[in-house]
Amino acid sequence: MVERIDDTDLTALLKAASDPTRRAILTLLAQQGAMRVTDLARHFEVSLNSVSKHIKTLESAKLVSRRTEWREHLIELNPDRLAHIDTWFKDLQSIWALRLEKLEKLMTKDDAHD
Amino acid sequence: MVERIDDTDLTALLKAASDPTRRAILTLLAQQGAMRVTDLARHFEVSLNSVSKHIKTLESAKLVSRRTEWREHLIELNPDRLAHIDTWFKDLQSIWALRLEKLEKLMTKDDAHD
DNA sequence: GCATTATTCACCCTTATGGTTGAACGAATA
DNA sequence: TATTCGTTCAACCATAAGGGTGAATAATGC
Repeated sequence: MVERIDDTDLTALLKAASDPTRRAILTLLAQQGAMRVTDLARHFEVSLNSVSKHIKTLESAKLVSRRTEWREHLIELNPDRLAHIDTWFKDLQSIWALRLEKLEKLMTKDDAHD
Repeated sequence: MVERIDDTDLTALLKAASDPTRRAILTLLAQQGAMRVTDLARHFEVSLNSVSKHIKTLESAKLVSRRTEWREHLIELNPDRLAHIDTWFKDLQSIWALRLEKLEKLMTKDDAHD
């Protein structure tokens, strides 16, 4: 069986990022900094409740964090968390590169029987 | 409304990458190069059919491609497609960086009324 | 033609997901 | 205290998603 490590975190991260509305929220937060739920919701056609749910998803993936000031919930981006996605991507790329390297070595000695 | 460009492609890409089994398939392909559906399925506990479905998802996200030789379907990774995810991530990061830059400028002239 | 191999297709089931509406709650304010 | 504001909670609905089994298809080998 393939190494099914602790990738539940990465799964949550990618799942959260896979919804267009949620990505738009992340973009808004990146552009404007911390925003209230209501202000975020104003930018979308979906209901406030729907946006609230999306924020909860982003929150449990730790892509955003919430700072409750008085009755206002300030949502802000956790830019460092995005790097985790990048790490996965880079790991996969290096695995790929490594294989190509090995393959090349085999080619040079013309011993390439699979 | 936020710029909801043509991100259906990115959505498919991230959705495809958000499943652990599919990510494991991608890792296997990166490690071993092109593999048959059956050989891929051997690495997982889920049924062959389930793996076949996952491959179809990866295929429609263009993360893998299929080369049918005789009755065998060789699945291989499309490493360039992974770069799209990285592009999204980098874009978001630069938006973030840009905002911080602007913010810093504002701070220097102490004119920061939101 | 029949069996075998490799893979998909067609269903079915269960759970997750994204959306809605309406009630509830907590805090400020009149 | 009643009202308004900001937000979540609780149902509910429709659809998608992941998983399974069994039949179908396609190609090879006897």
